[in-house]
Amino acid sequence: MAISEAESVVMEVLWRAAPRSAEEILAEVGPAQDWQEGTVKSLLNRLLKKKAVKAERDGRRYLYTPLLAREKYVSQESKGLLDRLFDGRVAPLVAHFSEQRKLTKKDIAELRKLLKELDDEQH
Amino acid sequence: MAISEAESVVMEVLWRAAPRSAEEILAEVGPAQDWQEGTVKSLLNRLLKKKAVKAERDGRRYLYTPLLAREKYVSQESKGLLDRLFDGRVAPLVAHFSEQRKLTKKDIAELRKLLKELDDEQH
DNA sequence: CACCACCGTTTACGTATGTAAGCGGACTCA
DNA sequence: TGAGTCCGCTTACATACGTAAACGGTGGTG
Repeated sequence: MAISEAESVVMEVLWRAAPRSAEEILAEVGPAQDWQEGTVKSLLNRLLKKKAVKAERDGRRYLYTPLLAREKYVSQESKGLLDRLFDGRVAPLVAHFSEQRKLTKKDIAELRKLLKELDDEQH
Repeated sequence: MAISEAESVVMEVLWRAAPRSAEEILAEVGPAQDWQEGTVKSLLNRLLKKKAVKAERDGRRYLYTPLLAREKYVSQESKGLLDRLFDGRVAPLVAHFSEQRKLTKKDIAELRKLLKELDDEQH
């Protein structure tokens, strides 16, 4: 089953640092999301069911650790978008942003560098 | 409200050609999705409520036309993904695909061309 | 004019999601 | 040892979504 939007917020916290307790997660995410404790706990339980995180006992509480790697999640999501909207290819997506004038100087510089590296690798 | 996955399939049909009747939409999408007629009708009604399409009478039936431009939808979806996963910037996304070896020759060639064009524009 | 076919609208229903309150067991402190 | 506290687990509830059946009006046909 897919990781939902709200669940992914919890995952992001765990990807930044793990293991973490529910309380720590709430502390990090609560202010921005305005969530109650019960909300975080529910999300953690759903993530457990989905095997996206594991829990290990630490005294009276649990510490949660991601089982799903961020890298993998990012790949799935990105591929999904690309397939749905850009015929599965990267260039049209970049072209789209370019047309929308959404490429920053920094983006352009980094893309140049990236292509150069790919070029160097070639030989 | 957001356009759902199933709804976007109907939108894609209408973006390819519009206006179209429910029947025509079903004909184009039914085989691939294995949907019944009622399903397409529900999706169209939800899209109407969301103001993503409009309907105009054509004799005893309606013809549906997108109100939401594909360009705009694509922008929203892409920006959403970028913001959620790549800190809102394009280069890291491309880098991700590069690391995953998901850039095709064609992608690379097109990216090169794109950058060159941006460069030319500059002067 | 009565009936059927066609097409949109209404209703349905199970699951997912966002958001959380309530329950119950274990640990602690008086 | 009885009461309070902390924490996970269970339950709740409204909305969204996927999927579709049932209903109802309108125009054509015999």
